[in-house]
Amino acid sequence: MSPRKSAVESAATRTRIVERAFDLATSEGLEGVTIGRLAFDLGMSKAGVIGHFGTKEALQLATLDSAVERFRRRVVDRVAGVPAGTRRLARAFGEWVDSMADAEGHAGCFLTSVATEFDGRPGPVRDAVLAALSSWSAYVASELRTAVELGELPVDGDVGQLVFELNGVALAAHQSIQLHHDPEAPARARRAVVRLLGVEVAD
Amino acid sequence: MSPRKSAVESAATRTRIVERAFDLATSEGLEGVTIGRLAFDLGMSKAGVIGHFGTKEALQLATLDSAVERFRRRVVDRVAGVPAGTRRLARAFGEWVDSMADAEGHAGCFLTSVATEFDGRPGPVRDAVLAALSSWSAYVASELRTAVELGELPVDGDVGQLVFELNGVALAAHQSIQLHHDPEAPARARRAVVRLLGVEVAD
DNA sequence: AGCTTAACCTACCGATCGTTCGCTAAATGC
DNA sequence: GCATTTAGCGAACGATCGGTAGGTTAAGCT
Repeated sequence: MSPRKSAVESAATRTRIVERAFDLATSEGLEGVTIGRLAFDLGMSKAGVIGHFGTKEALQLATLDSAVERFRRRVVDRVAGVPAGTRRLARAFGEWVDSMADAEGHAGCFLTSVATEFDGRPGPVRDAVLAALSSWSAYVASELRTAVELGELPVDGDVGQLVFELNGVALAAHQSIQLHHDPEAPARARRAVVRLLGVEVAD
Repeated sequence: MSPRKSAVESAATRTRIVERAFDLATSEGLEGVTIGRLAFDLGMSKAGVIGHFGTKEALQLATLDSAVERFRRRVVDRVAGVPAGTRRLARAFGEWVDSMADAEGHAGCFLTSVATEFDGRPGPVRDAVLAALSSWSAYVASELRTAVELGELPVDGDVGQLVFELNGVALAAHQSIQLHHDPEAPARARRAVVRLLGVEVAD
């Protein structure tokens, strides 16, 4: 039925698997993604699927990597041209929240969901999630310090506290969108970010 | 090995099952709770466990009910004596965050975790989670309106926006505690609530 | 052309999943 | 005291889990 594939097509198959796993995990959770389900959806055998990764955990880590990469491209890269500090940060959170509301490609939702799913299960997946979130927090903190240097934020402010509260806004947006399907969530999140950073956002 | 039980002891067994399921679900997720695991931990047979509920979904709903009841007792009931408005609300969020940080009985964490776990899976469990969170949001909104009437909050404020942001603070606390094990999380959450409600909390 | 590599298949493994069955025996109702 | 109810057990069910073995076939190198 299916002819053998060349090396480059093999990489394409691997990508297809990871992308399907990403979509499935967004609704079913990363642990809920099943080799058999992936195989069925992609029209291939379980062995063909798992052969690309070796173990399910490796597949989960690959899916996570893909999600982190998606997030980077969708959020961080998009605001690289915006002036550093509060403006860049406000735009970044705006992009993040927008990506959650999009039907496809809600990497923010994905990472947030997986973070909650694995927060109580030690192991490589949890470690990878932690690393990704820490990297994001470091990015936010870095921009905040730049904002302080630029005089956009008071020097006596607590950067860690702001990171905490900004993260809370994103989490609230995630829950409002995923659970309540509240169409006002992005606007609410934007308003909260504006209040925290003291900047108006011109999208 | 195990003698037969009377009707009241049967109810006690049911409670034991639900409590164990609650503990397991807090770390493994509600879907990750297994009849076999419950049976093993409680020293009984799988049939004996499932016999009290009929289906796993019914067990999940019972566990959820138990968690909601726990939350009510731990948070809402405890602040019933506090003057209504911002003071009661600040104390309520303080209790919630404290309950997350406690080793035992983190119902806040439980409901938050399950909300994320089932936000993409339609069904009775999702519906029950939604009802519980909606009930909590209604409580918060009600206290906020009382605060406006008392003159503690400006009349032109957006109650829905405040509910959104307060919820975000709790979610941030949950993630900081569960994932980062950050001991500063409760203090950060308290500070954020104070800033949102404009009240000092005297615990 | 010949050889190696590897992508993918079918078929199967042991384990575990939720659930059902028939049974025993204690508690309860009359 | 006798009949009914029911909590819980042991055993088994079909399905599915992640993973493996071995074979087939195409791609790529020499």
